[in-house]
This record gives sequence, structure tokens and C-alpha cells, in this order.
Amino acid sequence: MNINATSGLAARPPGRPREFEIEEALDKAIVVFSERGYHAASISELKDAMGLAAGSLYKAFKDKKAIFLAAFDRYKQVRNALLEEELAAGGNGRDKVFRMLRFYAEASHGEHGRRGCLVVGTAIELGVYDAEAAERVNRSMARTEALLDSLIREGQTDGSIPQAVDPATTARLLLSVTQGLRVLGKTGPDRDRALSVVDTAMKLLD
Amino acid sequence: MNINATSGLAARPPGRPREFEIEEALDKAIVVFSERGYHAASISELKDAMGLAAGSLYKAFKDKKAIFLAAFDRYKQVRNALLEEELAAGGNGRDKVFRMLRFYAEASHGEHGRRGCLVVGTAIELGVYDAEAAERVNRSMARTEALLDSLIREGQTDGSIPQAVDPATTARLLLSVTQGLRVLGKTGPDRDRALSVVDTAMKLLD
DNA sequence: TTAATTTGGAAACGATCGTTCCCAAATATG
DNA sequence: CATATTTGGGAACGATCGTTTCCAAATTAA
Repeated sequence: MNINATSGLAARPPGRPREFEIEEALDKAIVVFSERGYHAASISELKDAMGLAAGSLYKAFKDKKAIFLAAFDRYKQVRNALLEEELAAGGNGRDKVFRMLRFYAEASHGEHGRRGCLVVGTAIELGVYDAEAAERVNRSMARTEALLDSLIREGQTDGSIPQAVDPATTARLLLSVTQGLRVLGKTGPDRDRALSVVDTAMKLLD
Repeated sequence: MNINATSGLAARPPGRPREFEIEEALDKAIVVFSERGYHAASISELKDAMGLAAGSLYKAFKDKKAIFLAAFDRYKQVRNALLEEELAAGGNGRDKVFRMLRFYAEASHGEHGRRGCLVVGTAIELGVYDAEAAERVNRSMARTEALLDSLIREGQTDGSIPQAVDPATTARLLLSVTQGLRVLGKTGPDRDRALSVVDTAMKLLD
């Protein structure tokens, strides 16, 4: 029996307490990894950005890849929460699809666009050589595709999207549009151009 | 007066002649850079793949970035030639757009898909921090977008694409579809799924 | 109080990075 | 022929990489 389990509060473990918040540090790491990519982001850059000494970093994480994977998971958690919030404000299925595409378009221009998407960056840089990274990328893509699929079906149920639209193939197309926007956003287009792509894509739901 | 200029043939320069073909070596470098990315591709890997000693490599190229940019330019030259060939076999404008999208879809699955696109990889990994790389990426993207635009207009002229289609915004959407397919192809989808995206995108030209 | 444990932070480690140097070989020029 | 020039190839360089080690500080448990 674990006497600590009687309390809902986690008992403070022995030893000197950590002086930084893991999630705050990961938020800084996300910026470095997104802008620079996995290989170009050095431990030196990471520790500076995260405000930690190398020793502290390696007590919190096994190695560089563990930092990266934790940052990836944190990134997905934050972005999923923001997307969920955006979708909750939506009306019918068609409106939710629009909001979702707009969500990606807004992340694909300006400073945010140049910072880049950690999922896309991971797919490009680590997708082939690292199984753990690839699995996370695939899970993320599959989730996005499934979400688009379900929103299209919701639109067909509420009448905002015609029955003639094929949910599966259309979801796959819209997924590739969102990933493509993220690529273009690294070097390129301004807000209006990103949003015009969304408007054009929505014609597939007419 | 340069007496050598009287001949159309390039006069062999003094010194020991190079024993390898630059373009053949670059074709090997393209594979390494595409699969691994710029930073993960080490000089050691590159020289092994290219079949050269480090010294020879640095006599042919100023530094690692010069190797990369030469490989990028070679990649674009080869891919553009293949695309041009594919388009020359096309019928009307609509068919040419289809062939162009299919050209990207075919490069976005299986071994070729996992190898990846050097333009997409460069945008992600170097787009923000290297001006020369960014300029090449932007030139490539702009060229592709302009080509799609012109093919759509061609289709409107020959009657295969409705006048209601807006060439500029549709070209931009199709560009982002092609870039997205390349991202998905790194970890994912099989041939049929890639081609189904193309079929769905073509509905925008109905 | 004492022992055990964990963190903070800096110094140090071996490995690998991109690059340069050096010398023998191969060619053009005089 | 000798000389200048360029390449091939490998050894060597300093810098930086990711990681480990070490010690003082902070905490829990006994």
C-alpha cells in the first residue's frame, strides 16, 4: 500500500526541488526547434533559450531527442487545445471546416509562419530516419485527417455540405493543403494570399 | 586576343584534369541532401556517396553550402526537364494541369516520396536563416505557381476549364497541394492515396 | 542532526563537424 | 627538357557537438 496515494496531491519527492517549470522550458524549446530544426538546434542554443545549464537540462531529459519529443508533444497539446477552442465557436459543419483551414492559414504567414510547424519540420527532417518521430508525425496527420473527415460528415448531416462530396478524399486533400500552407509560409506569402487559398479550397464543399 | 576563343570547343585548362563528372557527383549529393537534410548530411557522408576525397570536394566547391546550392540547382534542372516532358505529352490545358499534379503525386509516395523534395526540405530547414537558399526556394515556388496559372488560362482558352475559375487563386491552392503532398509523402501515403488527392483537386476545375 | 537524494551550474570529455594542408600525380606551357 | 598549375587523396586542424562529471545547495526521511 502506498500511503501517499491517499492524497490527491502529489507528494513532493525527496531531493532539491526543480527551480523551473518543465512546460515553460518546453515552450521555449518549441520556438528553437521550430525555427532551426532538430539538427541545427544545438544544446547550447536550447539551454540559453530555456534558461538552464546543460547539467540541469540532462537531469530533466535523457538526451537531445527526448527534449525534442517532449517539445513535440507539448506543441501538439497546445495547438490541439487552440484548434478545439476555434472549432467550438463554429456553427455548422461547413463553418467548422472553414475555421479549421483558417486556423492553419493564420499560422502560415508572418512571424508564426516563419517559425514553422513542428509537425511538418519533423516529417521532413526526422520522418525517414527516426521511428519515434515518424510515429508521432503519422499520428498527428491521421488525427487531422480524421477530424476533417468528421467535420465534413457533420456538414452533410446538418445540410451545410452537399452529399456529393466524398468525405474521405476531400479530407485528404484539405490535409495536404494545410501542410502545403505551412511549407509556403516558411519563406513566403502574406496573410491575404494564405487566406485566399482557404477560400478557394472551400469551393470543394459547394 | 585569346587565341583559344577561335574554337567553339572549350580549351582544356592547365593542370591535372578532373577525374569525375561534376553533374554525376551532384546527382549523388542530391540523394543525400534530400534524404538527410542539409545539416544532417555530413561532408563524410557526402564524399562517400559522391566517391570523392574531402580534398577533391573542396577543390570543386567552396564549402558545404556551395555543394548544397549546386545540388539544388541541378535538382531543379532535372525535375524541370522531366516536368516539361510530361507537359509536352498533354492535350488541352486541363489535361496539362492534371499531368502536372500527377507528376508531383508520383514523386510523393514510395521510395521517391521518402527521399523527399529538395525544395520543400530547403524551405523548411534553410528558408529562414539563409538568404541564398530562400531566394532559390521562392524562385522555384513562384515558377511553379506561374506555370499552374498559365496552364489554367490555357484551359480556359481551349474550353477545357470554365471561365468561372479564378486562375490566380486556384494556382496558389494547387501549389500548396503539391507542397503538401511532398510533406505527406515523407512518412506516409501510398500511391493510390496520393493520386486520389489529385483527382479531388481537379474538381476545382469543373 | 545526519544521511540520502535530487537539482543548479560550470568545467571537462571524447567524437565528429567542416575545412585546410601537404604531397604525389597529371596535364599545359615554354 | 623544366616549370607552372591543377587534381587526388589522406592526414591533420581548430571548433563545436552532445554528453558526463563534479561539487555546492536544497530538500525529505530517519
